[in-house]
Amino acid sequence: VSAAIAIIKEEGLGGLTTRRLGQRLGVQQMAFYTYFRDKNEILRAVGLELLGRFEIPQAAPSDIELLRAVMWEYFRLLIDNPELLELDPYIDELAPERLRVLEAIHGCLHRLGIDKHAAVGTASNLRRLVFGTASVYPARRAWDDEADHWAKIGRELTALPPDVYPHMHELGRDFPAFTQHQVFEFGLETLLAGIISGSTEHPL
Amino acid sequence: VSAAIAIIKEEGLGGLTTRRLGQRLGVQQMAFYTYFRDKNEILRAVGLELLGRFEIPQAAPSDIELLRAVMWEYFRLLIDNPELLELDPYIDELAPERLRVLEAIHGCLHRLGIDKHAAVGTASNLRRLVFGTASVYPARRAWDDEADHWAKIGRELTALPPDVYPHMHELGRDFPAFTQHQVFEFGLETLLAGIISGSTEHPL
DNA sequence: ACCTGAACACCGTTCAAGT
DNA sequence: ACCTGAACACCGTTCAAGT
Repeated sequence: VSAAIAIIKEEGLGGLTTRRLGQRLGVQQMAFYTYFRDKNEILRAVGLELLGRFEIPQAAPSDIELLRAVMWEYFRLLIDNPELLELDPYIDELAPERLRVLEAIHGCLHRLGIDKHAAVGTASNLRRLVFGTASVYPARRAWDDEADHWAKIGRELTALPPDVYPHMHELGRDFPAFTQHQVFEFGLETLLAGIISGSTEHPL
Repeated sequence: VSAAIAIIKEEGLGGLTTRRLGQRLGVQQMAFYTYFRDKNEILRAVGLELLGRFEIPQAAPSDIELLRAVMWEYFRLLIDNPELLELDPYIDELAPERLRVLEAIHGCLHRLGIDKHAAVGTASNLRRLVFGTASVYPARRAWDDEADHWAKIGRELTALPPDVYPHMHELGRDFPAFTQHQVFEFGLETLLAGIISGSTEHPL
């Protein structure tokens, strides 16, 4: 599994093949079929290992700050291990590696006085926001690295025909810069604020 | 492209191969290389076609309801065409098929009096929530279909050892049922409520 | 049990050859 | 230009054979 992870880190998930893995371990590709039924089982084992590395924050000044810290760690885990996005479906819903995280999240929500209905809804959407953010992150990585990327996007938007895209054209002027962390912070804080304000079914 | 989509609908994205596509069109696989540089260009064309099918709602009683309708349509598009999740990265950031959607969203936000900074943050996170929800949806599909699925999950949670997972164990009793649409509604409304309440940087 | 070697049915892509 | 056929370098997996 650690050899598989090493390959994934070097060449991505697509670079992980049984032949490549055997080559790394000085063995023929067929040797793995003694330990894993098929390649999917290898992928599941890798997914479990990566999710198991989630270091759940144990203490914080308040439950809302603890919940915030947990979600930031989840975000970081998926950014650092983007393969986990694709491997997550292989992981059982009740696997300990997953339950640990859910236990921490629902612990915070319970102590915050959130009822079960709102807790399930909130936990589900916090996860979806993290997954959605992580899934678009690879394409946005450059936005953080290149200092003038946002200015460039702004110029491209301003260059759009104002009669077809009036709002996108206008948006390009003084296009507000965001790091990907700031975007996530914006969404996370909005969802967390929804908890506190006591929204359940229809916040509006 | 329509033949490619037909194959994807029948057998998923993995079933789309140049040989399979050629077979369907009565032609050899190499024929495509006259029109597309490689398979990625076929995938991009498919992605553009699917995103282009986004029927953007044009009218609603209010701008917030129009925005809500647009996001629901986006959600539906991704649920009905889960391939789009994987194809989206192939689509250019400034492709007309994408700009149409952004123009509609930012139009609503502008008319709602949201400043540019909050508008970009909100639009980004609405998209991330839709993508995150759609990406976990395939694994959750059964939850909507099987009437007793939530009860079963509840029983499995209650069966967990209370000393290890106290909150998950407790959560299993009277486990609140959600359809996937209700989960999305919960998250969408929380983000929309964040707009109205005027949260920008730190809603908390 | 653990590992190998050959083979099979697939891929995307290159290349030379046709019309 | 448009399309073909053969070939290449890859896949995951099966199967029979070894220790």
